[in-house]
Amino acid sequence: MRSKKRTTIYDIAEKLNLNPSSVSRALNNSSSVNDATKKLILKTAKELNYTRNTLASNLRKGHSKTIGVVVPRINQNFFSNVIAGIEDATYKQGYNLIICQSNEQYEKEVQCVNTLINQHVDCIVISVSVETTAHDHLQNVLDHGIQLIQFDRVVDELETLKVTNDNEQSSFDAVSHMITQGYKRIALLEGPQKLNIFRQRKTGYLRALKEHGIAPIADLMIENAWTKELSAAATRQLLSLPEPPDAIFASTSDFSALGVLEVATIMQIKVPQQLGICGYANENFTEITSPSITTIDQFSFYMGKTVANLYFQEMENTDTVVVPKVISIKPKLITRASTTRE
Amino acid sequence: MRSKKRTTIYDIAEKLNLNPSSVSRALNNSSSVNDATKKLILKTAKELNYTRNTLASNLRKGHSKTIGVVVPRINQNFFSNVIAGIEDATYKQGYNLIICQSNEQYEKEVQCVNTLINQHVDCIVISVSVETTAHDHLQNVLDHGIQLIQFDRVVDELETLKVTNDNEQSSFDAVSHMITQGYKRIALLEGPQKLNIFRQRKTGYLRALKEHGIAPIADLMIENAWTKELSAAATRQLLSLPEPPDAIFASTSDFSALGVLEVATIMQIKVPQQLGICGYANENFTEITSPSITTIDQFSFYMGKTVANLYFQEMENTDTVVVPKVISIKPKLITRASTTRE
DNA sequence: TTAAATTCAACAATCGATTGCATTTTGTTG
DNA sequence: CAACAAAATGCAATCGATTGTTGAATTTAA
Repeated sequence: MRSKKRTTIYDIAEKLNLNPSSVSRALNNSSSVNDATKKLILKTAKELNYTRNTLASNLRKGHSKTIGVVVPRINQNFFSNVIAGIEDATYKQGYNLIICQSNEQYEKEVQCVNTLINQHVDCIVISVSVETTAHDHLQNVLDHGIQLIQFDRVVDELETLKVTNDNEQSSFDAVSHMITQGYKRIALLEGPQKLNIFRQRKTGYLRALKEHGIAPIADLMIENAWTKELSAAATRQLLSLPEPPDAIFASTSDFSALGVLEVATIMQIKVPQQLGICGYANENFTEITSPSITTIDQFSFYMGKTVANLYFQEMENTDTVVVPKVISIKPKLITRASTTRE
Repeated sequence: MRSKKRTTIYDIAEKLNLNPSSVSRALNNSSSVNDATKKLILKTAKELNYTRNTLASNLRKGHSKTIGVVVPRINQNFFSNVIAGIEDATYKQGYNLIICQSNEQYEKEVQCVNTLINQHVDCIVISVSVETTAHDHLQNVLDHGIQLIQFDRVVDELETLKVTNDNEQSSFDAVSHMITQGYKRIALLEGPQKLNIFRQRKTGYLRALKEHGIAPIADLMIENAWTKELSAAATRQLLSLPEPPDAIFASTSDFSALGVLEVATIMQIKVPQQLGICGYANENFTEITSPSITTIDQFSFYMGKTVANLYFQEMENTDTVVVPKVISIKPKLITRASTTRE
């Protein structure tokens, strides 16, 4: 299918024997064009089925009214909620969203970012991939004078606007809660420690143990258990220990927690009596497993809105100096059956 | 933060004492520019941190290499998977995606579509909202010579490219399966009949009953039970009937099926012995409820890829005549514990 | 009635990249 | 070394909308 020629302001101008500039002004509701002509132009525009060519307009105006978003995976609950939140806020301001997914690959992330730079987006919002350690590509965004906002998984070294969860605190809360419930040997399933969020969660875990006078045990901390399968394997390993844990904090995700639960069920270990389980992210299934799983809500939709609003707020700020601003959202522990023993 | 001036081909041309056209050609790897100069230009471009202004380029070229996607909700499993699929396929072709959500509202859907038309996207991919009955806004897309692809929830009257699920067949399969399992009084939870997908699912249900010589009973078909809550209410109503159903097909979604399961659990009705339950969409939680829920997989990611590839294929087609093409994907029944009685 | 002030529309440059055509440079051949 | 072909570069128009400036027409004030 070949697209037909679209009507432009020149077409309208020609038809009405006017200058394109007047048409443009009328369309932008400028006060320096006569009301009668304005009405006529608007009417003709409608007749000719005119729509503004945003490409041309943006080129002239020097901005694109577009925000680029890079996430590891679009179809992951947390991220799709954040995106929904961003969309909700930006839409009202007439902004568009270009969405890319890095698929957790550094190479693709770099490509995505570069494409967005080419597109001359006004702002790039990113949550980095697991593989990302270098950050030249992000520096590059800054070098192009494009606003950069990091969220959730952020590169600490880079001074940009950031919206994060207070992972350490929520992790601390979760572990403290488990201790209060009488669990004594709490294991930790860790995510890749490259990512700051997983480091923070570990810190929170350790702090909680320390504050309750419990010595951390190396054998109870398993690295890189960040998928359901890896967690299931880790759980088997943990439960076959001479002194197995009486609780497992799957700090990486609810999917991990699910893996733990499944193994426990198979091994006929009673949850929460013999084993407490806590996940992370408040996926909707955590409510309906049996037993339901204690987890942590990250307020993802709200997080998206916060990101967008941070941008708009920063926009209005005419100062040339960018003050790196970090907004930390405190996640909420949701206690459910999997850690509740009376 | 104010964005600094970005380097353009003019900057490069000036620095090298060349004409911008040569720079452009070099950057596009044209064969009509000397290899030495080309190398020099590329080197300088890198030095000056140049990136092409896609706005200008697209304006000149007359297309945007952008596809607009409008879905009811981004953060719904099915849709976010479709989007992921589209992204996966379009990315490889250097296309960008602009994502909008209609929030199931007709008004917002119209707005979204108009914004995308303004943006001069090359193609609009849409799954309409529940509220959508009129389709002037979609006709408008066509009138602007923009490719339009509908998926899943499509407006039948409009002759466009379409990628759909064979809802009738999958529904037929599901109900047939339940009949085979010995269920005799199968209730149907319907979605809003405005939407063709829900009408098709009802047709499939009726056809299955008919082919097995079962007369449909009006009391067992509940309209508009398309959320978890509405389905729970409908289930209570159904189960308090003098002759209650022995199975419920929640044709709208797995969330509906979940509502059914919860009510059954509360009422201490045994699933699948006393009541069979079948959902729709293969949400990840259906696997882990107890009992696990029989459902229908829609191959959402694959559907997204199909949509994108359909566009690219159509692109190459130079014919001016658009043959309305419909690709129907056959969903797959996934039988689980909730309908399996030996 | 005339000078001053408004109002409204036209003109032309601009945003940055692309591209058909013209011109210059380089290379080849007799 | 002239003559011509080929290669490389320059020129200028174009995509469509925006906007500062200029000038004509109209209105208001004096």
